[in-house]
Amino acid sequence: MPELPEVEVTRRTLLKFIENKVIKNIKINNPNLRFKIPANFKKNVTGQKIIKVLRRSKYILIYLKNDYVMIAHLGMSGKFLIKNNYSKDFLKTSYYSNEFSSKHNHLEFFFSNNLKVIYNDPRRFGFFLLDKISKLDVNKFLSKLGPEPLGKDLKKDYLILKTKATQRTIKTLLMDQRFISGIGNIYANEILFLAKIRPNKISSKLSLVDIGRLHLSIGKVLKRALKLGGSSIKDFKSSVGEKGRFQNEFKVYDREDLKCLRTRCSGLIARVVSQGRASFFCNECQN
DNA sequence: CGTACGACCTGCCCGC
DNA sequence: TGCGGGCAGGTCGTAC
Repeated sequence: MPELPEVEVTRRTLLKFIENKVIKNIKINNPNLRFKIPANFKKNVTGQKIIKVLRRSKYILIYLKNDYVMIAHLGMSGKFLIKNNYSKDFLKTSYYSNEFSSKHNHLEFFFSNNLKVIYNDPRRFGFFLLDKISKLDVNKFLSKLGPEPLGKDLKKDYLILKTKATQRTIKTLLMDQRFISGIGNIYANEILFLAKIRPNKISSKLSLVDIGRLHLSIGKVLKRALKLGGSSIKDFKSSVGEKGRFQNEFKVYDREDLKCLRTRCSGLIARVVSQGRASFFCNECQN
């Protein structure tokens, strides 16, 4: 599922339902995720009130009253399902199919208000871990992340400095979470299209004009995607049981051989695999 | 040190 | 209809 916009949509929905609610019980159906759910998980989480739900990069941070925080990552196929006792499923995210298989319900949280939150993840690239809130600043996953791309954290001077310092391609760099946190394959492709930069351009060769456009494009693409509820591909449904709509505005992602959508450009969208990921770009207007 | 690549998983889709 | 190969929104450990 998830890059920054999808994770943020998920976070906001979770927050709405579980903030200030108490976890009455937990069922761990299958602890095997990318990392095994720790043995002390159930003990430290049961009975706790949810204080707040934050996001850092693609991680969802669920703060508990007892100085613990659940750190969740959705990997490629992780999603939440929220149910209550009165109605059918009223919140659902799904990836490969509309009805995701309960076979992959790894974790179930039972709340004080007849609310149940399920974490489902067929591919098991996601995880649920626990850390002390007071130790988050040295957390293995969080401490190495680059700046958030939304808001004012990401400075143009930082982009100038960092792009100059490497011979990697700009797309690889954009997807490197230590450089900027939260951008994945779809949004890297879309950002580079808007910035008119080829995905395989060597970072150090970007001009100041390139970097200026890149800086603007990062914010524009991610904000627009967030506004539209993220991207829904392969039947993914966003966190309110509705599909995201940003996929309707894809300019390059999954558009191989189709016409470039830039005004007055007659190019076609190319697909090239590099470093194991598919890059989509217009051969004519991205340089 | 920085960088590239295979590995980790399941499920869907397409072509034979 | 069945099967095999390729593909998928991520990231880490390992080998150069």
